[in-house]
Amino acid sequence: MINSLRGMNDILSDDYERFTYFINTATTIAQRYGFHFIETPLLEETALFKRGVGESSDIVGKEMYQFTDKGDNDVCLRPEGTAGVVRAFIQKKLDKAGGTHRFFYHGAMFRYERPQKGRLRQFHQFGVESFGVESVYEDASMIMMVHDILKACGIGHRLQLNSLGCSTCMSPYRQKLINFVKDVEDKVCQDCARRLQTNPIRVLDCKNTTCQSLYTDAPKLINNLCSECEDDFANLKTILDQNNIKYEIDTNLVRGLDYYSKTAFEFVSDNIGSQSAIAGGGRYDRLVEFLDGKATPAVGFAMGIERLMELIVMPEKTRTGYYIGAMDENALSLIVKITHKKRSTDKVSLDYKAKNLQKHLKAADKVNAKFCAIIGSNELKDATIWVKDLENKTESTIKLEEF
RNA sequence: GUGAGAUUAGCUCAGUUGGUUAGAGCACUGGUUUGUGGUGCCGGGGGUCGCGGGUUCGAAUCCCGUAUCUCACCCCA
Repeated sequence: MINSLRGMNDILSDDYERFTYFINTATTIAQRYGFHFIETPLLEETALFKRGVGESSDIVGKEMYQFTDKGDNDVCLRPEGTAGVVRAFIQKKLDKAGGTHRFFYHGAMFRYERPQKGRLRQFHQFGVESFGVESVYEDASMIMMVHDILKACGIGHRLQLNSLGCSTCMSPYRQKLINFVKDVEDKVCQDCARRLQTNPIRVLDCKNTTCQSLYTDAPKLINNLCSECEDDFANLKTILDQNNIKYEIDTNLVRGLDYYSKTAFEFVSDNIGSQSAIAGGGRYDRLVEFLDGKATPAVGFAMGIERLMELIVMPEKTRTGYYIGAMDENALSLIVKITHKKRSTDKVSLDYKAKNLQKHLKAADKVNAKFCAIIGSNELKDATIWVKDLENKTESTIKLEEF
């Protein structure tokens, strides 16, 4: 027997219902915010992610499905969605066109990780990207959208917020931090020693408890923002307060993708185990330029659909459509014909065998039909059909042409 | 990538110190109450016990390997 590859799941039945329910809900809300759907390829040039997401990130550094195709191109399955959307944005010359462009997408992402609950090798994200808006109101609007989507799905959560600063405040801060960590360099973990060379900011994110205690007094980026970033962050908090969106400031929140600047946020759930991040995003004003486009401010987020599926509160199922059956073999060809006609407007389940009424009612109940319509020998004689409303328990026999 | 624990019917799980034809509930399916369901009664099908080796007269049970899942680390959605 051939099984699916490790960390790659099939989505069907109840899971599929949850999956599509989430996508439909999120799509509706994204459209209300003025976003348009974009589909980008699953396969892209490796350079896109190396340059876009950053080689120092784990995602690009060690988790990509990378290979050489038959045309000798260095390609990989996308590990995240933003880089591809930005590539498309630049390729369609929307950076030069100016104005604002807002997109949402959903689809499979691939990361070669060790699977566990809430962590798959092929997983699905729903994400949005907004280009051309510098205002922090757009950042707030992103957070509100995530908030709305989670609320619509009945998902409880906590919002963690930080500001990563811009290039103006970042480089002096980076130096400050490096100096601080250098003083304790011999005590930090191996990862941190490496991070000091590659991406010093990430040491703040270290889960090692000794490292954390060493960094208690480390300079915080949030206290070293330039005046513009400081104002933006203050404004963001005010906007969220005014809209009753609760948040926690997490000064150690550093997004795993290198392209983020200024606003960074993460929505977490306490109910799905250690893989607790259900949505994450922030501003990435420099990415378009990194990928050879015209400098364009941008902000976005992504949500992990599989993780959300565990938390979604599905609406109660209601009875819909018809179940049609025959109690007389001579009525079989007739019910096939009626079913075909009825299916132009309604969902219809059909039983191909003649059975007694009890069997049909049971079957109709099982497929959750609202109406059970039956033709037996009596109905066949009079050209009528017996219809029972399974919800209200009312029944009547009507003429076939009125059905 | 590191550590630990699981894997028996479609699902959830029993299986007693290794010992005859491996069980239950639910699900599926058939009959029945002679045309009224979601909550009757009686029956039936379905498992080479994850896979591959080994120990043994004999392995679901003990040992080794392997795959997958789960949990934690790590990382992140």
